[in-house]
Amino acid sequence: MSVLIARTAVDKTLYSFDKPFDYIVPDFLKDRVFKGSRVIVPFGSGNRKRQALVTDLFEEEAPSDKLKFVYSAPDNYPLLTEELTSLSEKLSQRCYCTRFDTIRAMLPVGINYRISCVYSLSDKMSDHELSDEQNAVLELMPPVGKEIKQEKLFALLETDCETKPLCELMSLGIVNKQEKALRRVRDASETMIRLSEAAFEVKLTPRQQEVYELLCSAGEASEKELRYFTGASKSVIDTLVKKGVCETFVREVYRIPEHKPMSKANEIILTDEQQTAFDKLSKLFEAGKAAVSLLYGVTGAGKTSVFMKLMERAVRTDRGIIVMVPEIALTPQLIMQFKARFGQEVAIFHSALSMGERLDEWKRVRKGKAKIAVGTRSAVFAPFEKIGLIIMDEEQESTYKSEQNPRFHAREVAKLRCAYHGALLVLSSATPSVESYYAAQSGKYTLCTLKNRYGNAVLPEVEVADMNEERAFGNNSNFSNALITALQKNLDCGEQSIILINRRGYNTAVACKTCGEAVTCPKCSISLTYHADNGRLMCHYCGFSMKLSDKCPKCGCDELKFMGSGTQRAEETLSAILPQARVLRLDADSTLAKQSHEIKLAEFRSGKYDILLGTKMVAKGLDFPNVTLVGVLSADQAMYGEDYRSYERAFSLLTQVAGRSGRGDKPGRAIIQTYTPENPLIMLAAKQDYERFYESEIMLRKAMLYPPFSDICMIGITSEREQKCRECAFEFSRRLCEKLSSDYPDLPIRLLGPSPASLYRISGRFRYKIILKFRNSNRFREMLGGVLAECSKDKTFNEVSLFVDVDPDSIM
DNA sequence: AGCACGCCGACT
DNA sequence: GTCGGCGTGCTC
Repeated sequence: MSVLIARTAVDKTLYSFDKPFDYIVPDFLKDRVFKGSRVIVPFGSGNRKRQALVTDLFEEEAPSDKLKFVYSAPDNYPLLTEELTSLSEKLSQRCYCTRFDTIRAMLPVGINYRISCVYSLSDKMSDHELSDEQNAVLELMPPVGKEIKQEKLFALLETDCETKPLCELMSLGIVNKQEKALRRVRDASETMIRLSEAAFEVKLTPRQQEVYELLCSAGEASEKELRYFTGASKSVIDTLVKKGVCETFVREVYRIPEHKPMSKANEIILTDEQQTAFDKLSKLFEAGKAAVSLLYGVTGAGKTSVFMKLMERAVRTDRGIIVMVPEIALTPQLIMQFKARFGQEVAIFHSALSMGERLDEWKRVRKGKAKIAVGTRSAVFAPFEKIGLIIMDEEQESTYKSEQNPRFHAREVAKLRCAYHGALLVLSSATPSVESYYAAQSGKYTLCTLKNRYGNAVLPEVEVADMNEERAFGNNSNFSNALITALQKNLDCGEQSIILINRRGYNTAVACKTCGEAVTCPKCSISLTYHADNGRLMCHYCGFSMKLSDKCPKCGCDELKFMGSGTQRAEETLSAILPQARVLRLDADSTLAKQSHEIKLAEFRSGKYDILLGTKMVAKGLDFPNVTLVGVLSADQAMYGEDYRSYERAFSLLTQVAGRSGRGDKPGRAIIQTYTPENPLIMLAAKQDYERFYESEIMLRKAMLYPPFSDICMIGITSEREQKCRECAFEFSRRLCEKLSSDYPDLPIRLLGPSPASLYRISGRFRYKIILKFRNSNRFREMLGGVLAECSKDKTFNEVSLFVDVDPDSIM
């Protein structure tokens, strides 16, 4: 007698013991359990219930007597496709995380939480012989046509999951189960909950913990939803607010307008250059073989029109399309265009959607009701059965790299998916990553180039303002004379300007006038930033905050000075110089809710403001025809980061922000202020000369053996105990070298470190790093995975956490 | 991580 | 003689 075995990936395992776990599928679940299905299984000696995902299903004659039984299968369809199921395996090997970590990344957040289910009696008569237990369940059911909520039925059955007789009744079709429709009409505004900026360390009850975790993964949620998905009562949330763990705010209900009934989107007319690019891409698409293409075009060249047209071609097939954008909150116009053009075919993967809506959109894709998924990084996992085309807009953006648990790069995932489906991947950018451009140059990717701006627009004229000279002539403000004159002129003729402050945070550091010591965070090795909004000194890493006192905490002296220049400071200066200008300030870490950015930007577009002032978010993707001047207050900070991508990022930022200027009929200009005008990077950015920048950068990469000439990964070692952290970093490195020389002498590897992270301490944890340059291969992954598992098992590594970040966005 | 098993000291 | 400390080992 053979037995059906489900091989699963179990949730909440540790990396060191994550492996496939086999369970017997009981007969009553046989028609509900497939590859890709979610199941609930008993795990560990206490047989605690865990979620798991079935990665394999097979018959076995004589199974081991250790095997336990699958408890239940909560969904009536497999959540993941075959492709995604096997991708999760591959990805966990590449990201050095557990298999369920990658599976979780593929599922919408809401799916892990309570979904309101109802049961009802089927109206068709049944002539089945029923067991006593089954009849007992039927006794509890309401009459035909009425529903009973899951919680209520479970309470009556004195169970917390679907019992065997209930499952049997469902497979017989006598009882139906439905997920209650999530869509509800919502009020014009609603109470939202998010984590407090200053997260205190408070003991939480299990209920509170659940709410807390949901907030961690969802960012923010409406109170209704929070209760809906966690089952917590209002009082649980109230207590959390009281404890200072989270806070409430009011949000206007945001709705993506249903596909506008207004006139159909116009036909896309391509220029000759665009047409050539389109022809090339559509040929690749039609070939139906896995391919990557780099669509490289100057800012304002109309790359969007090209891939939009390509989508029109692709949507006529039966295969899905994925479009990724770096930051969806900044591209509402693009989303509208997609909706207008493709209507209900579009599903949006948007962090500002409610969890219910996100779940709905995900299901529309899963069930084949939408053929286009548009969204940020997570959209790369859109659960299509077949994929024909994946588009990544602004492919060099760092938002495509996940910085937490499955530390994947959406570009790499996209390549794997395209390889599986024989699909075309289009990477689009004005300043491609050096890796991608190299691949295009060497013929690995097909290169499509757009050299000219669309319509009458020409590239902006860029000037460099030498701030040393300004200082020498007695100008001590952050605005050069050239910039002030230009702003004034723009103001006079009713044109708009954008000013970029290339600086993290939006305020200033505080230091003591006597001892010169900057006020630092007690838990992190970083100076605190002054926020005028709440009069507090805050840490951007751990959320610590303290009231600004007038005494230096170190020496007690009572004179403190403010240093640096944040956006707020710049706004003050600006209104002093140009009092009549209407200035809109926009900060990346502004406390404003996401939606108000959109509203503010719409107001700017409509001419309600003259000047838009902000951090790097003002540089991205915005298209304002009336902007003819862009100023960069200080181009220097960004360039002198310590990792090998700093130059690339700085170049991209400067080019992008300059590209905001002169997108309409009027020509634009840009002024870049710097203390190092002789730096070649500044000159190349001023000329918008990507090719020459690339030439110099690629030589550097080659000489230093950085990507694309080598793969790179970072091993992070962190601990609250400084000594332990250091020791373990060296112990890890020792074991790595040992393993290499004994078992893997053939692997080409260069090891750098261990060395203290440049931010040595964050949230009370000390940090060390090891950098590896290597050639990625199965054998390498097996080696590193082995060392990682051994170390995390070992008790000398108690109180120490380890992680591996392949192709890190920045070196910590 | 949890949780059980197991082997030594302080208590009814 | 038993309750409970946390060291060690396993998770199908």
